[in-house]
Amino acid sequence: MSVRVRYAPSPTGLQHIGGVRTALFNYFFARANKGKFILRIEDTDRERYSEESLQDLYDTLEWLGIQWDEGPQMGDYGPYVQSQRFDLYQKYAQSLLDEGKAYYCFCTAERLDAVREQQKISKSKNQGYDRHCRDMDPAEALKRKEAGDACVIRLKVPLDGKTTFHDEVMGDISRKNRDVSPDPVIVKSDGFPTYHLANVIDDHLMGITHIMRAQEWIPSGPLHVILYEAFGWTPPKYCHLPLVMGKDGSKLSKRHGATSLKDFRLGGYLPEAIINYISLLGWSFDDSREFFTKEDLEELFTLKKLNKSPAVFDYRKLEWFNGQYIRLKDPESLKELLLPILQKDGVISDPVTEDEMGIFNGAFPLVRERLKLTTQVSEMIRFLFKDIDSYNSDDAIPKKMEASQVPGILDSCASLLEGFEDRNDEENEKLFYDKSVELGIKMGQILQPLRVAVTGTKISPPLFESIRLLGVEKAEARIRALSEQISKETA
RNA sequence: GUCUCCAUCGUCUAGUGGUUAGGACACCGGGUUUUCAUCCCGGCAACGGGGGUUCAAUUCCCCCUGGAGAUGCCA
Repeated sequence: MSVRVRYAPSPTGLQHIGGVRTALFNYFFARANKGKFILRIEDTDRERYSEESLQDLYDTLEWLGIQWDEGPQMGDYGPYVQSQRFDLYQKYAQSLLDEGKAYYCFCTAERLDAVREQQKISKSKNQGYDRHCRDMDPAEALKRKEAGDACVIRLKVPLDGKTTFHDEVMGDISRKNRDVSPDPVIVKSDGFPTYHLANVIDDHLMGITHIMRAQEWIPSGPLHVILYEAFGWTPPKYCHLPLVMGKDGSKLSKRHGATSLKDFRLGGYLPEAIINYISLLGWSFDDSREFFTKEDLEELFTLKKLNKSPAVFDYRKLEWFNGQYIRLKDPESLKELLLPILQKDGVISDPVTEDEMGIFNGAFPLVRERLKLTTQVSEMIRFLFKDIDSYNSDDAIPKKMEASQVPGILDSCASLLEGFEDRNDEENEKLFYDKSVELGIKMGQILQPLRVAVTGTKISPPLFESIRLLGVEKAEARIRALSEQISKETA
């Protein structure tokens, strides 16, 4: 039987790193096995549903370059949006009702809260629903329902026995039925199914062969198996993926830093880096290789190399990967990524002028090997396009030197700029070196104030290159300006 | 509280009944470099504890400890 797997997110928030990892693994597994990757929208939570989340899901998958074989727009097992399958769930829930495997429950939220509260205080062994309505006469229940009493449908979980399922990663997992969630709601009072019901029905009807999802679902595994059995169906294979954690070891969340794919997308990360890094969270290939393109993974991915234990999300390693991929990217497409960022940050104009493009092209090779995030490009080369508003003169004063000495150094450097463009870097370097000898200071002490003057910061692309790109005239003006500023400050 | 799952450097991980326990990020040091970065070289650093099984356990079993997840008319 050929592999059919699905990613089934609920559009109730932005796509999360953890969700993306699940999507990726399902996708890779499908591709590696020449199977089908299905996208299903689990929008049964009408309260939290948002159009924006749905759009974010599509944006995310598109950005990552993940195509699904079946989903909302195409496929023979549709509809692939749960809200459009409403009647189907009704039908199956009814069949459970008819067979006495489910029942109507009229308990109010208030009563449920009170029960839970009580259980908490008394530290009761039984947690959760107290099965208050389980033994109500079905005829009476129906009558109440028809009279308009608000109700939900609950599954009758067997009181005895135990339920076991096999997990491809974890092995056998079993749970006593009395420890399974006590008679969970399968149809809500608004008529929509809960995750448990919808997911089981859809996975079965859509011919899903493997359920790959995060380990947080393990506890409800037995419940789902009970549901499959109630319908007389065979459950698919299970494969629970290790959780993605934050630095402190709890499930990754906003307080650990960026978690939505959108944050990373806007934050200057490349999809190549994200895909590569995320794939290494709970999965590995061998003892040394860790660079993988999407295409590699589509071929190499295997369940056998999945890990059992949770993985901590390491932002720094992701950044490192990102830097690597920036350097790996072919120059033209990297430029196409960088230009809009510079425009957005107001560094260059939109459309970009020929002059700006010339400067950018000159700065590009310098900036390319310095970026970890594409968004860093603006601060890195802003000085080439924009005037420097104000200097932090402390930056310009080298160690072991008095501020009052600096203007003199700057001024003598300014005069060295004459003919700068006609000389190569070595010749210029020699010139500055000779000057430093003349002044009795180190080369670094001469270059630091100069760098600050020209670029506005201590950290910059190579100085001579920067001067060349900026233009000698402007560079000289900046040097004089800084010199003046420091003179004033020390006066 | 109850249930379930997990446990190799700080982090991601490889690995085996007998290995100098390997790689990567981070960190530290050195080299290259006018700064930063890149790049190169080197270093630091791990089998949670206790019992078994065995000639031999990091590896197999049990207990403990630690961590996580679940315990919703959310998924």
